[in-house]
Amino acid sequence: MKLQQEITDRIKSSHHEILETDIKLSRPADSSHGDFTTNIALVAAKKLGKKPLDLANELKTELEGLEGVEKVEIAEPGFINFFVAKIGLLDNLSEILEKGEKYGRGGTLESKKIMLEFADPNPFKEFHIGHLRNISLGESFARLLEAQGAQVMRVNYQGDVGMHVAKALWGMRQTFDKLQLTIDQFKKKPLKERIDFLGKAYAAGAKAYEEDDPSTGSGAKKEIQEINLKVYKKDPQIIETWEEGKAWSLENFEKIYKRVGTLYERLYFESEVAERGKHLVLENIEKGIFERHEGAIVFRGENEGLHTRVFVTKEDYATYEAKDLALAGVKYRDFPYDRSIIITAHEQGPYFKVILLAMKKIEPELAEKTEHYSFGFVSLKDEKMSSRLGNIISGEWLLDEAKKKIEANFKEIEEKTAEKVAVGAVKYSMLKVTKEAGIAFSFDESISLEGNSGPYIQYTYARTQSVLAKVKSQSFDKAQDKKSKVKSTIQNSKLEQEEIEIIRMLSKFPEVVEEAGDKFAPSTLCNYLFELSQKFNLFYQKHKIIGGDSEEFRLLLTKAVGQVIKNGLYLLGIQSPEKM
RNA sequence: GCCUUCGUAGCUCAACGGAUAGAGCACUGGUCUUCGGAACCAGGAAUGGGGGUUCGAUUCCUCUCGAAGGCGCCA
Repeated sequence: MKLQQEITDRIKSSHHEILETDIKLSRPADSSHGDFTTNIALVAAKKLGKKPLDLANELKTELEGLEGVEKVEIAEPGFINFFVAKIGLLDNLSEILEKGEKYGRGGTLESKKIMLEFADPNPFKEFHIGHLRNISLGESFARLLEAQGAQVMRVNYQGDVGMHVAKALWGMRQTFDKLQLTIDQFKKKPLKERIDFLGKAYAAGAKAYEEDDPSTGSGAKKEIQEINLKVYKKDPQIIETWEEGKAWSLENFEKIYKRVGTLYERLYFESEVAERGKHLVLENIEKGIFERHEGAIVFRGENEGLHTRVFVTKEDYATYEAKDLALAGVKYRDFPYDRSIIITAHEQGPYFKVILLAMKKIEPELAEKTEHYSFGFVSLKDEKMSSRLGNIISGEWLLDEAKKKIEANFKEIEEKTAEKVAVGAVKYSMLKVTKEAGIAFSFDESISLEGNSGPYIQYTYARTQSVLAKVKSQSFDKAQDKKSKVKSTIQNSKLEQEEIEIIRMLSKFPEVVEEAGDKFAPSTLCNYLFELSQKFNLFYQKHKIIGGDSEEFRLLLTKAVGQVIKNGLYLLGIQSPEKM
């Protein structure tokens, strides 16, 4: 980092004309192009009326003799490449070993308070693989932000009122009537059965609602709408069933959160912000922010390039939009944040644009702090996933199947480890692609145990630990206690190409972490860890660690690789088993 | 119809406007008297199509074809 600063400073001081131009120093993909590279000569050549190569050569003479730089090279058509001296690389290695689990953590978000809302499964509906992607992304993002020094409050906002709930309640009642059962009798059934029941009830309600023709049909639509209003009014006729169903769902969700390693500080519910949302809208009609139209209260987003949305229905209850508006204030009261981030699927993108525009007019200081990030849809490769059709893939099913696959392939594996690997495999599959991309999910292809997968990286970690364990209690352990010893061991080693590649890779880690946090891109970190693992495995294949002149150095290198993989996996929300 | 996003190898995905477009899976062939074979090595195969901007375009602009999502009483 320091070196990079020095290089840009030198360029600036030698050529004041290019001060205006942004000097970018980047990491070349190919290590034959050095440790750092800049295209400044290409960018600035025209402005200075020079040929790129000539300018590059001019700059090169200015840049000679920088401490820590072994050589500076010019490459066609005008790149300037910097090669860090061996001593610099080795300093990186001792830094990693010294910092340990703190390596990769920085302070650009020091003392910032960040509210992070993610997952948002709805009670009465299933926690499906889309939610699994959301919670994987959210947890990783939370950890990446924390690594930069932020204080993150993880929250979850759940739709416990609204039409989907009414549909489920309608379906539940049908079943109770048919089976002559009461809710009390149902309570005693195992959680899984109750959850399945809720899923089916919702599907039945949704189907009846959709297929009902108001003039000739069953009247289901009207019934469901009535149930919806009763829920808002906490009608005693429906409230017990509602409370039970909600509690079952939450119990189920809690199990999943625990399994994937997310601990929420606060669960928000739509029912607690509905009233406030409605008032917020009503208060702002006079100011002209909302208007009445055909009995409903709408916001005219179309006046500013967006689209119009209904905030309060003609039945006089708050829609999702009004509730979301109210939620911002409630969140701020609970945790006065610097930033408030909401993570949802892409389909909510246009919706949030409208909400944020409305919020900007009502509570501009909150709107300014609010950011919405979205990710691509998780669909099934071969068929369409739909809760109405009842063919959605539940998050828990996926975790269970992954675990079964692991236990079948590796018979002697411990149950606890299988669980860690299963969660790692599933999460990694959700994190390794850019969040923008949709995932066409297929169990066999997506939940991979080899190649670019969570288990491959976990395996590499276990491998490093296994090697280190072999030499425990020998000279290596004692050597670690003496920093000077480490340093001299490192500096006196001659380096193989594979070792240099690994050290270069290791020294990039803090930058990768920072970038992944800034851009909300855990996939960048996934790719990094995969590449690091590949490099280590190649090294492992070609060179013997234990025995030979380089033993101590190679053990230190192995230890550093293990440390970085562990730190990286942690930031993805994935555990690193010592053995597997 | 209008708006947004996306089209890269047989499949699933990478690539701050940068150097020879990278991986994984699948397929073919190879590595093991070695510390963990969930490993390693080698091989074939791709930027939907047409224009434009740029020293340089998968990336930016434009047209076209195709896909997904959104568009006043769902969340």
